[in-house]
Amino acid sequence: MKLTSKGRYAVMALVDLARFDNINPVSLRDISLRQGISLDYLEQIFSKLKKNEIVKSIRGTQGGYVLNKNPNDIKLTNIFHAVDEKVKTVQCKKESKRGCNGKATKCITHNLWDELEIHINTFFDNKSLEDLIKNNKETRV
Amino acid sequence: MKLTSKGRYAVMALVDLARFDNINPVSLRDISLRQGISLDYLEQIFSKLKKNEIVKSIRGTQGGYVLNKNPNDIKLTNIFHAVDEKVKTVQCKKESKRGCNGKATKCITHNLWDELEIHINTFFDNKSLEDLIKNNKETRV
DNA sequence: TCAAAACTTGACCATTTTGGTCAGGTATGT
DNA sequence: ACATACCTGACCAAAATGGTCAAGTTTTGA
Repeated sequence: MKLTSKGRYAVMALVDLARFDNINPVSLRDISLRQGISLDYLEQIFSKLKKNEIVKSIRGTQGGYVLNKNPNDIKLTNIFHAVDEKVKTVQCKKESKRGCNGKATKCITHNLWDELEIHINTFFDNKSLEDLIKNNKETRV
Repeated sequence: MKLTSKGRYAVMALVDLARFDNINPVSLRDISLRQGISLDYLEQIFSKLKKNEIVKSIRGTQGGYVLNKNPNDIKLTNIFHAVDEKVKTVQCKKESKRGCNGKATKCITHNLWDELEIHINTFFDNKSLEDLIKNNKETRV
């Protein structure tokens, strides 16, 4: 059970972005240098963030990326969803409340995995980019 | 972020085992049939569960596996730990509170990942095999 | 006693996912 | 026109996943 680096990088990059956002567009090159993430890889990630309307792009010299929403309205859920970082505990479909592994009954631990998924997603739903920026400012000293 | 089938199977098998345990040792063959898990794979899993003293083995005809502890003392944490299903959110070492990616400072989202790990592990620490058996009995009707 | 049931061990392997790189673009400000 | 920065998609190596296969050893019941 681990977080992929795509999800982790996306959050790191957005926190970085949010800190400089209000002045100018932030170029991926800068984020790449500051966070130590490959520029090529960042481009893949931001392409998805853009499709999901989390950021806007500004082309040309002095261009870069800008947040497309209030940091308070960007939850971890949104970010992870954008880069296909999803929480998966079961293979059996949720909808089919019966018949998990081709069997007639629900698998005996089905409820458990559902609970777990909800538990994790709750965390993601409640945490916003705003929270992270605040927290970061405090810790920076 | 997903649960591996090794962890899932381990829990499923143990719940199954716990339900028949008090009468006789339960053979992997039976569990395999009931839960639809490959016998060979189950053997790998139970070998680890045994090393971690979660189950005991009884060889020979009519042999099988038996719980080695009270179901209430077997937490999900123990099971997952036994089969190497660990929660991993960061690569940077926890101990090195500074210098995450070869940088001088902690990575800006370090605290977040720590929080997340704790959040998930809390769930695992609190859930025991006993809870799952109860839950299962209730749902069976 | 001997065969069958069941545990034991470890090598092996195909497929998928991960975590990127590389090579080209295209748009735009100066 | 040129540098900067976004944009797109192909490609790839390595690791993890989810097993299978083979060859035992131990114990019991007939």
